[in-house]
Amino acid sequence: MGSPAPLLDALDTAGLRLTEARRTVATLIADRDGPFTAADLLADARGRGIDIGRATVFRALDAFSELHVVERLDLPNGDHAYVGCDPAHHHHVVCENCGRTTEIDDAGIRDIVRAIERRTGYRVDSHRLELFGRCPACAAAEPVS
Amino acid sequence: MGSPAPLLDALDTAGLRLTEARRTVATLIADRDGPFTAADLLADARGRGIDIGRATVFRALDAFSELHVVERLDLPNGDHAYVGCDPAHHHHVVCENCGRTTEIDDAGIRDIVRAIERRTGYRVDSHRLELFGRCPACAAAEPVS
DNA sequence: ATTTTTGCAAATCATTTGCATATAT
DNA sequence: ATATATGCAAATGATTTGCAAAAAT
Repeated sequence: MGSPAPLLDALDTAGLRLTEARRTVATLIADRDGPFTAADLLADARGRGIDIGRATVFRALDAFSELHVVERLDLPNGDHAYVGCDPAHHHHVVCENCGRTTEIDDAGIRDIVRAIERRTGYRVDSHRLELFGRCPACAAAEPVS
Repeated sequence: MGSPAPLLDALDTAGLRLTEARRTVATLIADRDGPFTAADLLADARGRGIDIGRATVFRALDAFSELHVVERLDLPNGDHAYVGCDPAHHHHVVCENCGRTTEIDDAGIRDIVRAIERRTGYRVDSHRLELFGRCPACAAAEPVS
């Protein structure tokens, strides 16, 4: 349902070629909602009768990741997944029940990172914050805690 | 150099058996400093002339992870690694140069998580924060940024 | 005694690679 | 034209599995 345009724009801006395969992957990603795996996209493609190479999907995912329009998540169970995302936002809350994903803004993390640098003496170049739980709908559906 | 005792205690407390293999893995972990992979431990073992099965190492690592005395990290390059850690602490700063690891306390993350819950409506059950950069020594060794 | 763990080797799974061909610029 | 990207099939590499034997309770 989403639009693949931001993904394609990112490619264009980066000087990468707008190939048919990449358009396809961008569309598949845009049509996804929660986190997905490379295998999911492959399956989606086949489901639509589109023929695309496995390696190509991985390569496209890599490209999009580097452009920060897709992020690679590590789920608590150890699985890897990707999510399409706004290049400015880098953190997500993932619903462990339905897979829904919501981007979160900096929310004060920047300050925390600074505090940690001060406290540990490390220079922090990058960080990764992932939150897992229940989205509002799923939380409501299972009253107890 | 570290002591395997906390690891073994955790097993004991959890009612898991204190086997020779698990003692070995605990010792190998205690003797490690930065993050390590399962393959590292295997190599360490062989280097000491200890014979232990690959699967056993993975199983021990799983057990320790579940007991929160070892944490599984996902490095920025996509690799997986483990680190021994205090069960109360769940975040690390990792030096991307020398591999050194430092545990960090809650540092206000709890508040941020709460703020995010309020803002998104999600109920957050768990989170993962990983920071990457340079430890003091490595940062000093490479003046530029 | 009984249950849990081990160790092996084979199986699985995701991801990557080499290379010739096709495509975007 | 020329550099880049694709697709395949094979290679890789980490992690898991089944199952009988071994060890811990």
